[in-house]
Amino acid sequence: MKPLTIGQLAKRAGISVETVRFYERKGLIADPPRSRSGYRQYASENLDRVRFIRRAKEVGFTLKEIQELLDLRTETESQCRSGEAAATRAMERIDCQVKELLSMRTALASLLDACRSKTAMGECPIIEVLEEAGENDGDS
Amino acid sequence: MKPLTIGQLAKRAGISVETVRFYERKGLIADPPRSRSGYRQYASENLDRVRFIRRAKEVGFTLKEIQELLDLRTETESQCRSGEAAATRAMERIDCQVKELLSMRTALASLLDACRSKTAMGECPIIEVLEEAGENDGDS
DNA sequence: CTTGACCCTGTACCGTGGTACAGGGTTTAT
DNA sequence: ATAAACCCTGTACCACGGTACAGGGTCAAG
Repeated sequence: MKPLTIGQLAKRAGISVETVRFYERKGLIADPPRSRSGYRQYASENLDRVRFIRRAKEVGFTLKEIQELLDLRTETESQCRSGEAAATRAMERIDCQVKELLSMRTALASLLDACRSKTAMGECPIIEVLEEAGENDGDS
Repeated sequence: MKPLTIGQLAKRAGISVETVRFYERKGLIADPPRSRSGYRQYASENLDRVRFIRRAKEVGFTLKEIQELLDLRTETESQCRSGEAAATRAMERIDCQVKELLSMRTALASLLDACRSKTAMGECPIIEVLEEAGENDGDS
């Protein structure tokens, strides 16, 4: 139960020392007590909190959303609806990004297809297509 | 055939004046000739080039990759293989991002599922799961 | 008692793709 | 001739999530 140094905390949580201090600056973790010499002293709650952050990040929450989730943790009342709302937002964001990426993917696939099925020598179809696609764009 | 001002170019290409200057700074478009009073004077090649950039961006190329594609355009030799390689890289990047997002999505979906199917009062399952998932992480 | 590994603060910087002034000069239309 | 609408340069700033010093102090081992 002896307190952890920042290096030990970082290692056990799987992030870097710099990142721990970054989270502290951002208010995601509280300023811990210090030793006489000014070293940060972390208890296991802090470790839990940092791991919470890491896992939430892996699942796709932004730091802002994680901040909200952490705030909810202490409120104890109707957290579920708010947590659900945050998760729903995160999922919508992800769906939106996926959709965009997939439409890019489709466009790229057809470029590659043109490239591979070309027999005649000449310009690269990829470049040609990007050059010539609908000139009618930002016109007034 | 009279030269376009930066504002006209931007409008016809569908981007902002600031962005045109930004592309110039980044070397994506050349410094154009100037009028006696210092105004940029663009010919239609420049318009083509800016549209090329815009379309390539829509398809998911980064500005760096677009730079490469633009360089290829003038090389005239074996561009196709390089263009194909760039497109392939872009597609791999996209696939990788999609894969990551989908795995986040899956994780989020199961959190939401837990949240909705809970009957007993208690902590929010979302928060609980993030708190307790595999404590064995960055340990040495 | 010194060396190396750790810790501290503060600040600047990275990449990505721009946006937003400030503080001017010019062109166009009325 | 004057005002709106445009152009110029240069610089700073935005979000995002950190990373990288510089220039110190501290602690444990040998």
